[in-house]
Amino acid sequence: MEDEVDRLVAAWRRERPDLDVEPLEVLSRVSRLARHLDRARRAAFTEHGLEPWEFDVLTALRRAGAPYQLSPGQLLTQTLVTSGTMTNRIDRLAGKGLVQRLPDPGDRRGVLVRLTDSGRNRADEALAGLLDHERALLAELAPAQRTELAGLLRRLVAPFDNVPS
Amino acid sequence: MEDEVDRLVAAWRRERPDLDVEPLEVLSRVSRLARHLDRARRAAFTEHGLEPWEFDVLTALRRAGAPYQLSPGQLLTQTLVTSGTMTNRIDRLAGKGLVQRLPDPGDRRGVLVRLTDSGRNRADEALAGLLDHERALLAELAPAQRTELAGLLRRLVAPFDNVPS
DNA sequence: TCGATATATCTTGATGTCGAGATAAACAGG
DNA sequence: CCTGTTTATCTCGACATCAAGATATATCGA
Repeated sequence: MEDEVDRLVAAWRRERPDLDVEPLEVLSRVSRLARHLDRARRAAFTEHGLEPWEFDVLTALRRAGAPYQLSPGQLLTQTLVTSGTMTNRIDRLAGKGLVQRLPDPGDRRGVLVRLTDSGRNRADEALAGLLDHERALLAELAPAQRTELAGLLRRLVAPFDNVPS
Repeated sequence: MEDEVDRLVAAWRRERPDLDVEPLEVLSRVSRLARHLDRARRAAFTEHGLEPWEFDVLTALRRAGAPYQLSPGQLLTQTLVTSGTMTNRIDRLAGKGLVQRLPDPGDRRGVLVRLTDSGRNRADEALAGLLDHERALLAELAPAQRTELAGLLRRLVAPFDNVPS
């Protein structure tokens, strides 16, 4: 099946035959797929009354395990947003009663963000729903192909995740 | 090499051993990689004085071939943004002299957005720079693996690109 | 211990995006 | 032709994000 990137690459080869546009075959697909996924996720979350950014923060805390708390700094590295954004997110989640801010006993500059019971339940429900939707998207591929794909993607992401860029 | 998604998946398996989180191996990597790519692209474009959104619009017009013009609606489907966003983008690009709006001779509701010479040059320069950066990222993979990866991604994106969702 | 530097978080202002609705022209059926 | 519906674009207000800078605390070396 053809996709928009096939058309895009064909157009470049026609307009700029002098350029090697092969990188777009992979990277434009990654960007476009991510954009589609964002939309699909937004739709999947509306039934749980959550925004994607809320889900990202709540699940990061949920994954941390009891007592479900992380510093804003740890949340930054997991969600790839800036510190100003995270401050804002925590404010709003705290306003909705899904998390609370606690002083870090070991560092007076620091803060700990803790999931409330309500926040934890919302995260658990939304995660199950999201996984159902995502499994449906991936049904396109055989299990071995999903593993293959995950492995190739890991090699591209790892350099970003392992240098403190 | 391990990445952040390996840690994320391991955490879920510990916290929610009842759930099948395999979809995240692929889809979380796609989202995170896209986010890293956005940042890398922003950096690559600063040397050409372009924002990523400007690049997206200018190159869509450039790819269209002479006379380098498309309707706002065609630009929407290529860039995956809303109509309000596109109006705004065209306004700003026109203000910088990179595109111009022309009435569509065949449909008086419509508009054609045309690349100026200046806009065309900027698009061409930035594209070459971007491809260099992207080739470096993909050097991680052997040529056959890049092809493999592109093919697997196509199968996931194609359903989105081929239904008018 | 002191001073310089690094770290953690928050504040602020600018900006880009979205969603919903407005406008205007095209089209289809009777 | 009308009339209702669809299509193409634009307007507007709300909102999330970012970048840069501010503040407070921690840490390290002399």
